[in-house]
Amino acid sequence: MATRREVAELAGVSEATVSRVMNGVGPIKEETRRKVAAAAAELGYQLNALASGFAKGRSGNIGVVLPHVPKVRLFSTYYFSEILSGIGDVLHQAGYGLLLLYRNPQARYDYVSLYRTRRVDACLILGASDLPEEAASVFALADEGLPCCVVDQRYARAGLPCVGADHRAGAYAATRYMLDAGHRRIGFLNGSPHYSNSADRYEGYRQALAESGQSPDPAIQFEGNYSRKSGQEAAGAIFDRLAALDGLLCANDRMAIGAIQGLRERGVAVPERLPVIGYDNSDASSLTDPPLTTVEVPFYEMGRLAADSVLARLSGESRVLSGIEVAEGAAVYQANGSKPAADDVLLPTQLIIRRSC
Amino acid sequence: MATRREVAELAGVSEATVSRVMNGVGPIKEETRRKVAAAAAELGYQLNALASGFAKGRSGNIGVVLPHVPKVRLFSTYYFSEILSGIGDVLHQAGYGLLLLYRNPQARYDYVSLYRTRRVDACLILGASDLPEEAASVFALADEGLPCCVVDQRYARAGLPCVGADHRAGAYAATRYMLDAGHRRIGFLNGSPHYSNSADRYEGYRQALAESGQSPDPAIQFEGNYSRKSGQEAAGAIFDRLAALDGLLCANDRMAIGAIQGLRERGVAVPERLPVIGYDNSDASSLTDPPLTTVEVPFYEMGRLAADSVLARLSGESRVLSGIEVAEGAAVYQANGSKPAADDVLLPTQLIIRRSC
DNA sequence: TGGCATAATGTACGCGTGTACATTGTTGGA
DNA sequence: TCCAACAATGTACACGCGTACATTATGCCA
Repeated sequence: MATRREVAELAGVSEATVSRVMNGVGPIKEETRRKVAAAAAELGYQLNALASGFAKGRSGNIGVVLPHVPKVRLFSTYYFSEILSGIGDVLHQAGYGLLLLYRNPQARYDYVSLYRTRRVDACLILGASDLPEEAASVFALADEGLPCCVVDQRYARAGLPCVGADHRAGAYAATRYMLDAGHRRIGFLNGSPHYSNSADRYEGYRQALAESGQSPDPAIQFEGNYSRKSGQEAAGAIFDRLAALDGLLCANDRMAIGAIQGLRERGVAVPERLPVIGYDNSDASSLTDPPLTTVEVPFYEMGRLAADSVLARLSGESRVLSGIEVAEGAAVYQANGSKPAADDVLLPTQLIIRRSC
Repeated sequence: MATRREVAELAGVSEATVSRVMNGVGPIKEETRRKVAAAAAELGYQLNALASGFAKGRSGNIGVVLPHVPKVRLFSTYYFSEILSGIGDVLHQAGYGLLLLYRNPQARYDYVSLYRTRRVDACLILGASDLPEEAASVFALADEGLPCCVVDQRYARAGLPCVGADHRAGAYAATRYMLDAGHRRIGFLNGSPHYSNSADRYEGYRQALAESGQSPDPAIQFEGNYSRKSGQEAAGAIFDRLAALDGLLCANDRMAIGAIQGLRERGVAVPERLPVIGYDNSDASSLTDPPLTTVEVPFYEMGRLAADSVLARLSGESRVLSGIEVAEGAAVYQANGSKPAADDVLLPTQLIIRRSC
């Protein structure tokens, strides 16, 4: 591999000039630029990213942290692959690398070391919850003032920007749609409340019920872990409460699909006996039988915005997007008190009506 | 961030000694080791991975290349997430980082630059095909003698190790199972033949038919792109040929699920009217209605082995595993002539019998 | 005790780049 | 013509670490 020095010699200039040409900095005579470019091309010279990063003290990589237990898929892969795609597109375009990092859920994770060792310049955190160890790990990041962004999880903590979606509004719209259709007793198959997105959906659900003079009935609320299997397993409990149910809201499509299958096995027809609404508008949702009424969430954009957020932070433009962001995040959370912070982005959701409800 | 020099001063030793302690190389007096460790702990010193990599000329990252078109999911995410998990586990344990790289399918991709710029020490290539541009890109790697491994795609080219599965045997077993059950006219919904795994499945299918005195009938062969939607779309063509069909083999579960849904929409009962067998044993396969008879493929292990392969190459143990590998890859391909190379690993597949056939 | 092998540590430099600062070339106006 | 301002380029060094080689300490045996 050719080095800068050889290029400089061949082009008859100093190494500094080569460096300036390669990085496009400083004033350079056009003729010099051409000479250097020609020499570089002739020698097949390319900037050594490692040395360059070392000299600048930056790795050029952004860490993307995923929860992971071997052989267990905790979340919908649709969810992550959409977000990852959005992140990947933005980072690639900006010339950054995407370093995939697996984290043990509910365990402490030493984000700070990743920065100290210069393995990453920033982190994007996916699938985080507010369980103590996880939150503490993330807060340590914020305390150090390191650039990062949490995706789809609000911590409402200074220095910890979050990009998410307005799940309260999404769940509200879904619940309201059922109520407006004349269904009264709406069950809710939610995910763990340790995810703020679960909590937000609950809030939307509660709010819609409140507007129709109801309060949530714990007896018709169920919990899964966002996997299809957990939905299918929940179908047992749901079936036991069937007499108390006119409809069912699920916190994601996979659980909805699992629940529908579980219910069908027990002879419950969807939507005839029990209308069901999913959440995510995953590609599966339009292909099931019946096609799922669901809530669309712009996960791809979520990934893009999260990446944009840390890149902006890295380039010093402290908060270029924040005008838009705050406007988008204007929804106010009434009940649980944890309003979105000023840093937060809340993307809009949209009810997609199909046949399951 | 503390530097090596500060640690050396605090511990009262030279920088070289600190380096030796941190890397565990060379003879070190136990007392010295303790002193250094204590100083490092006190200062919160951690090795700067960037500087260390620079000095060694290695980034410490392995590139994992995925095909990607924004907003389009080409393959089953199950497939990739399993393989990625296997890769991630192995790399993490070995102290390597996983650099996720997106490639434009069917386009040229400059792998070699990734190495030249020291962005990666090796590459794992997923979802590759033998389309000209893709193959040329990969062959350039082999020509340069750079460490890499292709996952689930055989190129039978020197210097290009592949880790895959014995899809010929998998498809053979599935087809044979149908034939043994008395079904004669077996349709095949395959993926693009530009993937060797598709071609291998076809070979297994052909072989099983041959043993029962048949040769493949092009009229009952269909092609999808491994997505659920493509399976659903293929259902139209399959329906048109229904009179000529006793059974249907699909090249992955997603297409099988899509096909079953498409068939159901047309009033075709599975398995009563048309038994269907899927492929992959994805987590969805046990949750569909009916549960899919399918072929299990150890994708997680595939990822692990691919990662093992490049790591072994990097540490100079040129071919430690090859004894095992060759044994596993001993299956001989009779028809298409492209036998697995000596480098190749072929993992075993297994027929999983459920209710769709 | 001397000498030697080996353990343990220190010295010195290279890795390839970015960039502050110094130097030289150029232009335009007085 | 001379000088200031600025463009263009060169010089020199730091970045933090690995490691070859030199040096010093230690233990063992005669």
